[in-house]
Amino acid sequence: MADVANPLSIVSDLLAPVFADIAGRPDADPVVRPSDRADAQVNGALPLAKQMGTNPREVAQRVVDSGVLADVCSEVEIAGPGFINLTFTDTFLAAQLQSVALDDRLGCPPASTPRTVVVDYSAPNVAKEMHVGHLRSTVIGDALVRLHEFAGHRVIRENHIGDWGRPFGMLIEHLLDLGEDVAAEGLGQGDLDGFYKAANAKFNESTEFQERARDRVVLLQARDPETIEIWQRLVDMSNTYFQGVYSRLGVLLTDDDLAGESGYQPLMEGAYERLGKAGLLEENDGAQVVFAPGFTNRDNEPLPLIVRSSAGAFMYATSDLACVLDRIERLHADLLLYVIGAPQAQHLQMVFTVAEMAGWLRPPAEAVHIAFGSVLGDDRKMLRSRSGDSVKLSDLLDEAVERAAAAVAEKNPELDADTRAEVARTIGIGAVKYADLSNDRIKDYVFDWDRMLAFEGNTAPYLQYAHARICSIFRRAGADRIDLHGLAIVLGQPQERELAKRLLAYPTVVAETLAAYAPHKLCTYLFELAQDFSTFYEHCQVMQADEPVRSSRLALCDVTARTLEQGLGLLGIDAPEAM
RNA sequence: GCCCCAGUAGCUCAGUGGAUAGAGCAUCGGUUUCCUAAACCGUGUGUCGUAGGUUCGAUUCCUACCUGGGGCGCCA
Repeated sequence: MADVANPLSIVSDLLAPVFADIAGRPDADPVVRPSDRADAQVNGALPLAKQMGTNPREVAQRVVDSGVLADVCSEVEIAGPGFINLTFTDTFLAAQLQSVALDDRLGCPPASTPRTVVVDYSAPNVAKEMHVGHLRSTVIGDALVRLHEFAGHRVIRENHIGDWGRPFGMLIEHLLDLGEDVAAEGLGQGDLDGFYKAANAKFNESTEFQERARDRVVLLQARDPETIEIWQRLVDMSNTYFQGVYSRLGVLLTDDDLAGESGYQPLMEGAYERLGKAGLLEENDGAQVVFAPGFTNRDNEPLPLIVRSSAGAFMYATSDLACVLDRIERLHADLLLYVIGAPQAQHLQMVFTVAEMAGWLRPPAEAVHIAFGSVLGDDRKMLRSRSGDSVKLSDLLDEAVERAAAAVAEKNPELDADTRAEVARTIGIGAVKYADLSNDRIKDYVFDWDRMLAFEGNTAPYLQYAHARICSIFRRAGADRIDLHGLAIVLGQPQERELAKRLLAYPTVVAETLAAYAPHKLCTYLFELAQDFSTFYEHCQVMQADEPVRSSRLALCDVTARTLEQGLGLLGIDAPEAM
């Protein structure tokens, strides 16, 4: 899937037959890479010469002598032990960028083989507060959903909420004790932790309450209609709260995406039976387990995946296995993404392995754990509030918007109140999301208000500001954006060239971001793009320039703005036209 | 004890087997009759955790070790 516009891909395609000819085999890679010494460098002559036992510079010379780069390069130079440094012609870059400008997808090709992708993310617990752990899953999952949809895949969002299990006996009884109206008030206002803690405290203090709670769990599991009705109300109240948070966060999750634990209860018996038929079940200390090779416990003995406890209950592993079956057989998914914290790695690997052993999960279908690290405070420990509790996600978002509002009020007092409030929301929420997405997801990251909300450095506000500045130019020029798409591009100044090269790299970056499920790659790119634009903006006057440079620069601005907006959009971040 | 992840500039972080390892922040200095100065320009900054190995070439791949974090059967 070569990028249509990226000069590096084009050069690679041009050189591939030359390398194949010299090597005498079809798969010799030219190894074309970006270079800080030229526009690109070709490294493939070195390994090829090694294989052939000849001089790398001679191989490089043969590549250069082929002349296939004459149309696109103004300079082709052999350097060092056998590198080939390339300088593209301005007209080549300009022509490529002009074709990108006419493309709504900015050069990104749709996936050649669309897949059905299930993204499992967010997963808060009913009657429990959403906290920063849910932030990571929700924000990363949302970005992956948007990226895969953009690439042309069929995406199914699944919010695997915790709406089933032992705690629900006590939660239902507590709800009944409070009276539904009182409970609804507390839960509706988002005091989920208060509700849960009160129920838990009662459970620890009162044996009478414990008995009621246990009885209630039995009723719940028996699907007693009255109990189910109360349970459903509890779930609904929490969902209302979750949807409020999702709405403020600006993620795509809706009620339609709910796929709670409870939904998999009826499927577990079937999954369990099929494990038995596949001959995978073994009894171990009274429990039914599957031994997956390669997993050991602390005594270095085989570690079982317990699918039915000695008491006869199904486990979360059973639920996860039923879930794999459901996604593959009912939804016909061939890519299962689990956006779940890194500590779950072993559990998920065991589930995946067992699903493979059972023959449910097999190529081309694959399951991938999209693991992520923790959010840390400035003490480098898990982020906690002053009271030592986990930080409520809603409090976090409140503070983000408040801080952004203060900044906007200070920096641009001319904005009217409504616009200012909307801009503050966009900047505050964008800053929180970008701070999360811009770090390699597998690593922990330090949560720092001042840094994420700064208008300098690798932050959402800096990118949003760059976009807003461009939009300001269009307003001043009275330009209709659509008219800019076909304008001829001429590249004279070095800052224009750098910007053009950066813009042409966008499709490659999007592809790499998807391939590694790594949103931070796109973030890094967008930051570099914004920097290149700022440099261009300082050095190259747009409005005052004579034609055809003025039109060309307007077109450069237009493609830059569209790339920033689309790129941020793929991350779930809005780009205001003024701020 | 076993397994997983991380370790790169004072701080926060990028880095695709390629040449001299890069950004941002912070420091210091400069730029505004000019499209948003929320910006830009300049300025130093390194035992890429340690030691081996593979390779023409290793921050990148492999092995061992060190440090930090996490996980390791009937909760989810």
